[in-house]
Amino acid sequence: MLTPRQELILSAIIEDYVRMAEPVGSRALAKHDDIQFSPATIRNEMADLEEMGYLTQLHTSSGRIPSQKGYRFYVDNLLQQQGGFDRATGERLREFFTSRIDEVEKAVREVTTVLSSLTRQTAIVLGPKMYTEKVRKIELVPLARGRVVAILVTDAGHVENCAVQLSEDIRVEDLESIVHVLNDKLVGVPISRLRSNLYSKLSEELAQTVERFEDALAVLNEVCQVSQREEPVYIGGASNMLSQPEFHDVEKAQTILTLLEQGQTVASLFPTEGLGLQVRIGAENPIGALQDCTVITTTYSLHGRPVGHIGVLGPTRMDYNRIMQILNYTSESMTQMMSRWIEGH
Amino acid sequence: MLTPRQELILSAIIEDYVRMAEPVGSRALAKHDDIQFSPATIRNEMADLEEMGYLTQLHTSSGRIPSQKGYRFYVDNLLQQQGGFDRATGERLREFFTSRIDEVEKAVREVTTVLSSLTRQTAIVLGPKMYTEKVRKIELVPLARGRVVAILVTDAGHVENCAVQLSEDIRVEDLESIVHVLNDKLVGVPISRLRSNLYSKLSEELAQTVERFEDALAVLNEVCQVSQREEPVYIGGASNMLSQPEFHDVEKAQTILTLLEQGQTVASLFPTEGLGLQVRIGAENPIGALQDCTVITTTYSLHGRPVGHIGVLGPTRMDYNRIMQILNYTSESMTQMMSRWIEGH
DNA sequence: GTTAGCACTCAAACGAACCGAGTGCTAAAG
DNA sequence: CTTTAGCACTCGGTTCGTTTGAGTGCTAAC
Repeated sequence: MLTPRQELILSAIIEDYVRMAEPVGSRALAKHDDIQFSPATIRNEMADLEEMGYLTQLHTSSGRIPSQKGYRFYVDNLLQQQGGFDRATGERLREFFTSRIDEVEKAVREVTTVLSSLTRQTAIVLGPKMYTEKVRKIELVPLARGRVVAILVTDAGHVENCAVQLSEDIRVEDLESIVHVLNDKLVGVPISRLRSNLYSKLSEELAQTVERFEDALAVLNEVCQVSQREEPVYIGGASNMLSQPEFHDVEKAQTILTLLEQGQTVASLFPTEGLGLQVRIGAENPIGALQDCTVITTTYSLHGRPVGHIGVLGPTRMDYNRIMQILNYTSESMTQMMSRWIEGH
Repeated sequence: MLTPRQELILSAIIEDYVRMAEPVGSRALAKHDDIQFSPATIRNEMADLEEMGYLTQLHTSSGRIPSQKGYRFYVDNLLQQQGGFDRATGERLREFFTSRIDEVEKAVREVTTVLSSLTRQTAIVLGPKMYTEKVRKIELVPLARGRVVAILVTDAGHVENCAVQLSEDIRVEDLESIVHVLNDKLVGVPISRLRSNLYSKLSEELAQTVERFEDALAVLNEVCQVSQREEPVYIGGASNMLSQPEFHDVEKAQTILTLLEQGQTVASLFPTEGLGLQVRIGAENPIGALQDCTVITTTYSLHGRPVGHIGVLGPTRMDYNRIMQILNYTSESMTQMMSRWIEGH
């Protein structure tokens, strides 16, 4: 639909604008190396591009800035994954992923720092969900007066725990028998099936076989609850927002920072389906407050299935190419890392 | 050193300034209910107070604002813990602490939300440290190829875990014997003594008695490491900063928000000794960037010993009385809560 | 010791003038 | 038919002087 020259100009405008954060005019564009036309020609093309909706003007005598549609076209058609990121960036990423991190949770937590400092935007990571993992072991540790800690370990080495209040007069042997039965029935079962049908079936069975069945039920109940915990949300570099000129308006900045404090809301930024890179520009986001923001997301996987999300949030004026590359690399590295630690069953 | 009238005026100025966030002049003060003097008199007193360093002026023809010294005097001498906080605040706090929260960690995490929304400032909580707790149980769960999850449970129901890499050919029986020995030696030992002398002593002993002593050492090592983990830092309502007029300057706001993203730095805000309420005004803070901020902190305890910190961070212009009361109440409630869950051995 | 009166100060708000980056249009050149 | 040079026009941002008003310090009277 666009002539090659128009595409060239649109590209140049976006790249300039991303760098300088200011409306770009025809003269500035004409100075670009790969643009050989006079300002007047460029003005004509820009007028056309604006008419088609790819550019906008803040006021009659200002330069043009890309519209949401402009960014979309750019991301979809003009971004031919040119080259990798710069040397230093690659260095930093490689260093992080080859450093001696030995735990999934730690890696997931710290990757936000790397991502946000590399992109100078806000990085968001949704911790791996246990959904596809299987029960490896259930443990009960008595504390005092019927107070017990229930611990659930998955085959991926994930540990969750919670407190359970049982009958005050419960004995150690009772606990042992409960643990025994639960492990017997549940080891190897995928977390995803813990709640649904299995729960009701198993609770019936317990009622018939186990002596202290009320307590056993309580434990089973808590274990199931704990296994359904929503995955943790990690956010890094939220303060980077403030260095973006678009958020020099404190009101806007506050709206977004407040939003980032609600884990629930943040989690909803990630698409529920589809894997691989996804870019949501401005109003494409599910959340109204993010009209002027872009969220780029991708997933990381275990055993071929996506188990977590990583993303970068920033103003629509962001370096799409670079950030997408960084996210791609990070996604792959995390996937590798996971599979290295959590080897097949 | 100050006449009663000067104290009255200083109090009034601070309270006005805290409410309105604008320099207060003599005429505005004269309208106060409990001030019966004419503006001229007040001007004279204000000039004296300024000379003594309790007030400052932004420019010759502006009203006065309290200096750091002024706030300090106010907090030390003029704040006679008048009445409790307002009804709604008490309501909210009571509701939170009587709600069915059943885990220390959850309570600690969520109290930041309540605190920050009540104070409209940034709330910081340092999770309970395990320092005084005792080892209740150590557990090893094998995953695959020598990869093992080590789990440490304390008598307070605290669970920490980490991954350990052992010899690939290790057998389940080896693990069992390691667990057995470790539990034998370590159950009942206070976390605080795990690292120091005990560690070296025990490692010698292990070397002599256990078969797979290298692996046993690895486990012991990790367990000790994990027990020394710095307590978690929870922050709530950092975005509240931005609604304070003193942080309408984006630069300042960013400095502080960036600072809040470094857990290490945040932890250093809390005094290492002394318990009970502590107020640090402006430059009294250890961190230079907090020149214009006040940090009010207190502790919460278990078995009479402080195990964690709670605090509120905001501009020096804050409602000292109210926030101190809220922190006091919160501190007491958390202490009660802890002792209710974690009953004496 | 307290207060009324008054001259003085100074930040903030207002507005006119100016500047300049940038546009759209027209007409000439290729 | 496309490209470009020229030119009038637009409009946000800056500068600079003026005005306004809240607030002070000082002095003299109560």
